[in-house]
Amino acid sequence: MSSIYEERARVFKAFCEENRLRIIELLQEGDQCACVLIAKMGIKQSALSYHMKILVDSGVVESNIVGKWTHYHISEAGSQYAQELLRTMTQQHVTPAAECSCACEKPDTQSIRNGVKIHGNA
Amino acid sequence: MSSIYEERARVFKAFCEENRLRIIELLQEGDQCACVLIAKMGIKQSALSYHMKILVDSGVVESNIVGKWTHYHISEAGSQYAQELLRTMTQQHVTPAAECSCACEKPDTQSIRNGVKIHGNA
DNA sequence: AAAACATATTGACAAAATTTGATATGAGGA
DNA sequence: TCCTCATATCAAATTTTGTCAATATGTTTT
Repeated sequence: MSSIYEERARVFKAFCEENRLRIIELLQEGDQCACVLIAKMGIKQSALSYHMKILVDSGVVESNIVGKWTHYHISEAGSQYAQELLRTMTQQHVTPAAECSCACEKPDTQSIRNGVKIHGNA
Repeated sequence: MSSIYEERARVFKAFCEENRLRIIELLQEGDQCACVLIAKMGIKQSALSYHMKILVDSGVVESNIVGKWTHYHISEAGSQYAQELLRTMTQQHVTPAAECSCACEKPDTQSIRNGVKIHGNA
């Protein structure tokens, strides 16, 4: 059993490593087979295989085996799922930006607010 | 100097670790100060500080210091930037899905195409 | 100024991710 | 069937991340 956080992390693991970002960029040009990706990336065959597994597990890339070759391409559905997930994960659940109602403020709310805006960078 | 891939990876590092996903979820409820996050997360102070640094570096979270407290909130601009980045990164640069024009197909294209669809899962 | 407090930083360690070389698997061609 | 080729998997080495305890920094309170 995997937590919801584990599942979400799996999606974004695709985008948090440089080699995988380069692979995704290559796939933007269309379907590519493993042998071409190895050549373009300049990495070992087993390393590519490792990264492709992570990419496919994320849902962002799909593979299809044609004879002895494996072809990879960006999954339209997987990409849109990731985009939607990112949107909902960063969406505020409250109006603009509620102030922190934390305990640390309670002891002496006065001094904290003394002419100092809670939000904003100044 | 950091590569474009390094910069992009930095953004999505925010979303590829479970603790950070939980922190982001907590921030969806609005501004939170570090002391509250420590309590809710059940992690050590230095661990929280470590994760918050990564989150702030990603641009997805902003911090503001109010006296001795540090407050964190989701950055509207940072989130939208991440969403936009994700969208452009997964966008096909070619019509639907071009077939691989790789060298490995060239030797004997015939046999590969023999009644087998290149794309599609069957 | 001294004490108390919140957070950041550091160094040591543990755990997870990545790379590499070797080998296994599975498919096509001889 | 045997050989060759493409990719996957494995085990070991290496690198990167994440955690913890201790300490530093900077702020408020007294």
